Amino acid sequence: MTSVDEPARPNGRIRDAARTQAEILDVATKEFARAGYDGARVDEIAARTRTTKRMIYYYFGGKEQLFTAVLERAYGVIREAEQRLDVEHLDPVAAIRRLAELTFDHHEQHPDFIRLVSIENIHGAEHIAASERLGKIGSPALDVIRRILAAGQESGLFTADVDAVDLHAMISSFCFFRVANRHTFGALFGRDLVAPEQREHYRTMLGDMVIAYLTAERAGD
Amino acid sequence: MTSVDEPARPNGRIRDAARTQAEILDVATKEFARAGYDGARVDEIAARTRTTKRMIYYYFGGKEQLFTAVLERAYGVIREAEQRLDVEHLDPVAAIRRLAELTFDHHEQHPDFIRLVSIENIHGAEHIAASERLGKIGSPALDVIRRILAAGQESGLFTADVDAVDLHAMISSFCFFRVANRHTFGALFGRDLVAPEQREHYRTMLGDMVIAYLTAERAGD
DNA sequence: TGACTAACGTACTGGTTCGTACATTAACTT
DNA sequence: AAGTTAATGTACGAACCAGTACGTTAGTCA
Repeated sequence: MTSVDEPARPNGRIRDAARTQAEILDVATKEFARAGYDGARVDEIAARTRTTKRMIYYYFGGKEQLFTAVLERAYGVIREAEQRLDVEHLDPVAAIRRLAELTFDHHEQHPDFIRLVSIENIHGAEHIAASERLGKIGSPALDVIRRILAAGQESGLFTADVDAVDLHAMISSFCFFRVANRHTFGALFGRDLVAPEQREHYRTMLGDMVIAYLTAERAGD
Repeated sequence: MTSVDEPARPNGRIRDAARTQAEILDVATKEFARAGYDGARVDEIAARTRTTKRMIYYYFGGKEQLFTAVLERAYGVIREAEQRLDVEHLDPVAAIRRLAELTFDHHEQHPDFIRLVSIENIHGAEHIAASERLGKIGSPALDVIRRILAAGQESGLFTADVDAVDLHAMISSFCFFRVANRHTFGALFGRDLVAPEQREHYRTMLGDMVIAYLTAERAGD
């Protein structure tokens, strides 16, 4: 999330457009993730930066565009992470398991991103739709999955036709739910899905689930 | 969701506390689900009822308590549905599959409930925590799962120790994600997870996934 | 039938919050 | 060194919105 904290130049009053914008985005990300779109306060964001509210409107235009910019950067981070994916040297089963684990780790490490996605869904993904950058962002992970799946099916390890997008949805579901719904789930079932001591358990469970699905004898085939 | 639409008494001006309260809850559910907690407008809720804002404060106390009441009723509905669960006459494999399908159906049929849960999670489940009714609501479905799991394990159909809460999380994850994140997922991957023509596909996929997980030979056992 | 109370309506307020008009200064260009 | 523009700060306004003070009517019961 390209955090901004240069060692504080001698006199903090130096002008630096890029730094100011990045700092606004950092703070805005936290504020939107904390309180949702309507709950977030532009004044609060401004107060937590070294600049003023005026700058938010100067650089981003308004609250709505600021939120869009926050989303664009957040999605950019995961796309970068997906581009660093390096699992194709493994055999298909190990590769998918590793991919699931990396997805699991990424979700756990970026709860703010999860919250932003939840918030964006509450608003019907209207900001993504309005964003040119996000419209055709594509997913590097999807290509990776596609290739592993093809290899696994060719070698006979994986049973029949499983779609890459569907598998991605399956893996993401569990990772997302675990982080996004941990509060209500914890309150209702008395179990903290993100408790550190349960981490390995759920990480393994996800891998087992996905591999079991991919390698099971399907009735209809 | 116990909708209120009595055949409109002769003169609509008749006093009926229960009806007024139910109507407020109906409208509030939609408004909160539409716009989130902070995005929801008390004036808007009032305008869409046959009563006034005064009544919302008269009966519920405030916006916060109204949202809590909305959650309480929404969770009550799913608890009722879970109590009507009737799958234990089936063999364990069929019972779990049926349970997954019913969960799938219920999520699809109650998108507003899904949105409310998302919203409540954004706010750290603070309303559930503050609610006496919701604190110890329990889940009838959990008991059902527990019994099916025990039967399946005893008969050797299911491999070793799978926890009921974990299985519930696994099933819910997929159902929840599909509905809750359909907007961002659709925008980013160009696939509508809730498109009617894909419904059977995903319903089957969920069942296959859960059964595959439960019946797979686990490496470590 | 009169009194009492639960149920309801109107009109308003005080604070909040997004957004902007106006003023200013740092840095770069020539 | 002067001019130009990008970058920044201050102060304010107008709309919005949760919540309430005050007044009224319907139904109930003695």
